[in-house]
Amino acid sequence: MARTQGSRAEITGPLVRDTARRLFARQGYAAVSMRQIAAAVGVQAGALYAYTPDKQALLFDLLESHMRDLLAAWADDPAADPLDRLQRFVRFHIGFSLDHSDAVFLSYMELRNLTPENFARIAALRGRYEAALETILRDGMAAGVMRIDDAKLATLAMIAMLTGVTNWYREGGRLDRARIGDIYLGLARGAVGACPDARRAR
Amino acid sequence: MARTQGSRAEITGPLVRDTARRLFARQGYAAVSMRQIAAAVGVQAGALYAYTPDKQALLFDLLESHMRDLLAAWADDPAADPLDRLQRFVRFHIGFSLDHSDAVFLSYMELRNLTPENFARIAALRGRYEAALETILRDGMAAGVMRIDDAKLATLAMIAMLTGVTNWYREGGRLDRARIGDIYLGLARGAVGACPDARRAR
DNA sequence: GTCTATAGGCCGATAGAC
DNA sequence: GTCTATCGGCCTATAGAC
Repeated sequence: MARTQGSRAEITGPLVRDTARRLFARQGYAAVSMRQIAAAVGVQAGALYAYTPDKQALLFDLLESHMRDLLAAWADDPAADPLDRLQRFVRFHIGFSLDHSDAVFLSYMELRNLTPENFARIAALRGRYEAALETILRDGMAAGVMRIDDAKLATLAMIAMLTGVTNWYREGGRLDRARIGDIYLGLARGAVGACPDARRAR
Repeated sequence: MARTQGSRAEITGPLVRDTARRLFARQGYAAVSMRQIAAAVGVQAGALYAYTPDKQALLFDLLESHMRDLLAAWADDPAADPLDRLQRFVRFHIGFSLDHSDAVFLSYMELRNLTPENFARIAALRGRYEAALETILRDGMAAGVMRIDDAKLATLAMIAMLTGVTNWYREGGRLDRARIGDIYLGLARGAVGACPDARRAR
């Protein structure tokens, strides 16, 4: 891992973030030392402080950029059929979560290690994402294609259900991603009262 | 917090566990020091080692006893209507999770801080609990009152959905526990294809 | 069972050379 | 931008007195 002296910010910068994300997700923020990150990157510990003012800022940057990436990646079409929008959301959320499982895990586990101000900023971003799904559900109710007791709870319940895929999914397992998407779409449709029967009948 | 010398194992033993559970859940296992636990209990750090051989064993004991309590608290009636059993499970799982939210949080967040052997033991206990729900779903399918693409995934999805309540529930919030149970029961029934329409038609 | 004291070690962060 | 060296501090766990 030793490296000769020299400037390689273009490489090291992203590498520090990628390494920190992976290690934080695997062992937890508090359990990972700056020395450990540095060793995995291939620099000495002091060099990390050229890329982050401190460890807390490194965690916050990882969480914030993840939430911004997530929000930027989701594009809804408010004019489309709510059931089609739900289908797109389910597939998107599962796919994005599996593609960024370390960041997803971090975003759930390490909120408690943020300062109150940093926590509030991440929570606000999460709220915007939840609102994206809640809008679909409310539009579906208004269109009469979904039956939901409480749109807010249904939103939280569905996101928890979908994100749970990251807890057990393993590449090369029994089911591929497309099949998993199909199965979860069936669960999601049923949960919001758009089960196959109701769908055929509309 | 200072305490005069003396033996009070009956008090201190449970207090160490309760304190460790609360602090681990709030800050994370790695972020909590033995000194911190000791201070909250009201003893010196060295005294903790009369109750646990080391910090890792303390974490494992908390997780294992939680899983055993959970399994012991759930009693199914295999002869009853699968939809009634599902209803009981949903209410039980939400209620137990909210009553033991620190332990539930620990059981999800700190598995990675267990040794491989300890992890395997907790995973086995969790598997037994998942099997309890999966049995209900399979019985429901066999009885023709549930329609499910994949019972294993439906089990994992539902547990994730129900456990998610612990992420946002606050005492004295907009909804009381009974109402939350009703709402989640509706979501759960729909997800397994036992939505109101199908139910009336059976 | 609890205390005090301490061993041996790793921590985050900074200073100054190159 | 990265290195080496280091400060001051906190860590887990143990030893021995009471």
